[in-house]
Order: sequence, then structure tokens, then C-alpha cells
Amino acid sequence: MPGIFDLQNFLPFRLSRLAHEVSQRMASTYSEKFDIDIPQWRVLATLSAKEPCTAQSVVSSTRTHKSTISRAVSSLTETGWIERAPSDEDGRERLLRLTTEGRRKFNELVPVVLAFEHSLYAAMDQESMQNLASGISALENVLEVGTNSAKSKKVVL
Amino acid sequence: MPGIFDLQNFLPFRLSRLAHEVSQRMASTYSEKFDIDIPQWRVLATLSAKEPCTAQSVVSSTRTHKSTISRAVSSLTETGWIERAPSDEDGRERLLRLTTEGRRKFNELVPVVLAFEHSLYAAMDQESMQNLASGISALENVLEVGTNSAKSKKVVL
DNA sequence: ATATTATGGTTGCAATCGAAACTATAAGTC
DNA sequence: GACTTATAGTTTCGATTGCAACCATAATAT
Repeated sequence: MPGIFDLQNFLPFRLSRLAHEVSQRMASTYSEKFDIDIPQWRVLATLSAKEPCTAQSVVSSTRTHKSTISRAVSSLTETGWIERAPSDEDGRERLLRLTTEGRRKFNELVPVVLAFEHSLYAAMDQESMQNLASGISALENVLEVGTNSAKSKKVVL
Repeated sequence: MPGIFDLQNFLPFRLSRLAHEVSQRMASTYSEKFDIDIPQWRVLATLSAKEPCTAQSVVSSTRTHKSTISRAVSSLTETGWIERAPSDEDGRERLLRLTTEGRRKFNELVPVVLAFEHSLYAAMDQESMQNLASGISALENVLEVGTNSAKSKKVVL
């Protein structure tokens, strides 16, 4: 007699559904004002913190497929939000930087997405919010996602 | 002076990355043995708990797009895992059921995915695991995802 | 120096997905 | 009963995605 399986309680399913819902809603908060998609957003956010930066670096810090990042970089370059410059150290690399315009737009975008994130937290009580953050961190560690400390550890050793 | 934005700490990003990673790994645990994808898996899991069941019911309980479910149902019907029967009550509906073969295969599949889920939990300490579960529940409630209680509430009123 | 292997990045291709249009049936309105 | 609106489900189409092949450059081995 096989036990019953409860999809509604199954972690991978719940995570996937939740992430999808959150992404959808977040995209809708800025898609009208700013014509960018999620991969583009990830490139901008990464560059905003660490500039200049290679596409490969964006790939590893966001864990997004390199072809996706490549296309996001191309389109952002076309629209003038970022610049690609050859690297002196390594001829294969291209150093990415936000343009003045790109940084200006990004600075407009940030408050919008932060407001969205805040609206999620605000609707939860403090304790649930901290539970979520710490639970996610724990799972990130298990999967060696997140801070690339895990990967670094391997590489360094 | 714009403050810096930390993508690595941004909830929507972390959730999306985590869900993607979990889905990928889970799929790899069964993709070799069983030739099904995630939408198909969701249909099977839903039917296993509530049979017979309409496609619409699978859509609302999994929050997966109806065209995706329609295609999953079609392919599962072709491979003989489920059956589609006309409904007496409503000519538009088709009642879905697992076939004997489908139920047998599903019963083989369940331990594999449960083992995967268990391996995640086993690698976390008890407290983090509960934090994660309760944090996810809280966010599900905020977004009115999960138990369709929220939707029901609206409808009932 | 040359051959081999590895890496950063781009692109072609096939699969997937979701929005919207469409079919068929049901429910509500006049 | 005819008309309008709503719902279940399918299909077409455009956009996005990831894999794999590819190009260019760099690092390593012989």
C-alpha cells in the first residue's frame, strides 16, 4: 500500500512556485517603466557593485547561463546602458562598465525593486521574515549556491 | 550619493536562484530513469492525490499555466500514464485518471523524489529546516499562493 | 616553437513557455 | 428560445532558454 504523496508540501515544488510568483510580481513593478528583463537586471546589479567586471564574473556570481548573460550584455550595450571594452590583461575578456546613462537608470530602478522587496517583508511578521532568510541561507549553503565561498574553498585548496 | 545595491542579498534573486538549482538537481535524480518533465510530474502528483480530476483543477492547484498543463496531459496520455474520459456533468471537461501503469510508475518515482527532498533536509540542521518551511509558508500566505484558501475566501464571499 | 588543452565569449538550433486566439460547451439574461 | 458572457481545453505563434558547436586567445606540456 503506497503512502500518499503531498505535492503541496513538497519543498522543490513550493520553492519553484514561490520563486515564479515573486519574479512575476517583481517584473510587473518595473516592466512598464523600464524595458529590461531579468537577465539584464542581473547584469546591471552585478556591475553596479563591482566595476569593471567580465561577463564570466557575472555568470558565476549570478549562476545564470553564459549564453543568457551574453545576450543580456549585448542588448544592454545596444541600448547604451553598459559599455564593453577590450581587456589589456586578457584578449578574450571584455570589461563591462555601466555608462553614465546606465548608472542613472539603474539608480532609478533600485528604489522600485527595493520597495517591492520591502512590501513582501512588510506583509510578513518580523519572525517569519528572519526565518525565511535564515532558512534560505541554510539551503544555499547545502547546495553551495550563494556566496561563492563554497566554490572558492574548493578552488583555493 | 546612491547607496549600493546588494544583489546577493536580494530576496527575489535568491529565491529564483535557489529554486532553479533545486529543480535542476531534482530533475537529474530521475530524468535518466523516467522520461518525464516537471509539468508532467506535477500532473501525476496531483492526480495521485485526487482522482479523477480535471486539467483545470491541476492548473489551479499547481499554479502552472493551462497551456503547459494541457501539453503535459496530452503527452502523458500518449505514453499511457494517464487517461482522459469525457465528463457526464460537463461536456467541456475531461476527467483525468492515472492508468494502472501510470500509478505503478508514479509509485516508483515517489521514493526517488522523496529521497532527494530528504537529502536536502538531512544536510540542514533541524532548526534551519523548520525556519525555511515556516518562512516559505509565511511568504506563500502573503502572496496568496499555496493553499488556495485565499482564492477560496474571495470566491466564497 | 608547437601541439594540446582550457577559458571567455558568441551564435545556431531545438525545446520550452506563456500570451492570445480559437473551439466547444455551459450558464445567465432578456 | 435567442443572445451574451463565462469556462474547459487546445493550438498557434512569438519570445526566451539552454545546449552544443564554434571562434579567439591564453596557459600548459612536450
